[in-house]
Amino acid sequence: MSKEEIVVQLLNVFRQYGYDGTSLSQISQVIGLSKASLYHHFPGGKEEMATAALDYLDSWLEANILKLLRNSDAPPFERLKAMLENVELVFDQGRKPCLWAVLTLEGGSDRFHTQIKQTLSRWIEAIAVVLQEIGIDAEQAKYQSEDAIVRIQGSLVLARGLDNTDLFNRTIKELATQFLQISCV
Amino acid sequence: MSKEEIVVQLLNVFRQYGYDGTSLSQISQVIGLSKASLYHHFPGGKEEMATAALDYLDSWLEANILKLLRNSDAPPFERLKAMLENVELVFDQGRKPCLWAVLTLEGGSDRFHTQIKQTLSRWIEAIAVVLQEIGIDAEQAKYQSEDAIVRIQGSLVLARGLDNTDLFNRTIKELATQFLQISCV
DNA sequence: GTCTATACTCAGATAGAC
DNA sequence: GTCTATCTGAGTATAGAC
Repeated sequence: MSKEEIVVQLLNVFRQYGYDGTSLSQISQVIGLSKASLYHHFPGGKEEMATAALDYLDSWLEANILKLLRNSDAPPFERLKAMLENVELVFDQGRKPCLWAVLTLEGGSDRFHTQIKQTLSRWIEAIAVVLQEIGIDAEQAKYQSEDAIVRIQGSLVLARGLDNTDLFNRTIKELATQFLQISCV
Repeated sequence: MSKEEIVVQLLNVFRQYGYDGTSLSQISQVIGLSKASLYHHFPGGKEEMATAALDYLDSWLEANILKLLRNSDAPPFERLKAMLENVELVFDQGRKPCLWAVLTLEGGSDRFHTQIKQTLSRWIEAIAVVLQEIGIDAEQAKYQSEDAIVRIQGSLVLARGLDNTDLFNRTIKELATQFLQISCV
């Protein structure tokens, strides 16, 4: 199993059970390596494992979201739509929670807080830039961008709380519709 | 300190640090009682403490939200507005997270899952009923009700993730505006 | 790089005096 | 009802062989 595959597994475990809720024994089982082997790959222990998952998500965001949004070859609406498609994928149609949300809500210490804050901000900012291209003024673009992330996050919370992935999928569709309407003004 | 005051403290600790992230020593410090004394009040241990917090929230929802929504003396919009005011209060203007969301996202076991699901469902249903009174058809009322909770939950996640309570407060205001528009059709 | 074995700390939980 | 003292297990982490 490659390092990247290991990190993907870490991501999946942490976002399902949270940081405190995930034990090294559990990780050891999922990955199929002894605890000692895990420490070979991640000398910093559990904290480094979670950081690796967050770093992986950062690069995922860059490659699968931010890059698309900045691609000025495609029209703004198409870029936003492409983003939503990748959002659907990464959250497995609402079946898998968001690591950022999970770690944020746990947030006893602010071990991961700074990084998550930056990442979320970059995402929001990138959407806002696209909305401005459509012709929305800066403040409104910021608000609408934040609102989109709010709805994604909220629907992921409820998808889990209500065992209802429809709600997530409907939210994504509504966002697409909303972006389309904005684009046609 | 009365039993109710203790439970309120439990609620606040659990929603700040999560279930797994909260230790009995920590609880002991916050409440000002030894661990043994805590077991006197909650023989079922930590799990019973969290259940007590959830039960308290259930009764809070009944008294401060559902009761208002059902009060047919007031016009529908006023009831929805009153709900939003209490939502602002209970989440301390976005400074305090939602215990339902925290426990849901942690959700290793489904110890609390069933109860949370029921509670959230009751809330959504109660809003939907009010929206139907306004004249919205059943399906749309359900969707719009879910959307309101989605936005509340999402803005609470981001309020924490971005250290930005403005976002929560703006969301509440937007919901009020939206309810008002619906009421005036 | 992977393992077994082990150290050490802190978690949740109990016993029993007052 | 509250405490001090203690138990037991699980948690993170390390040592050292292969």
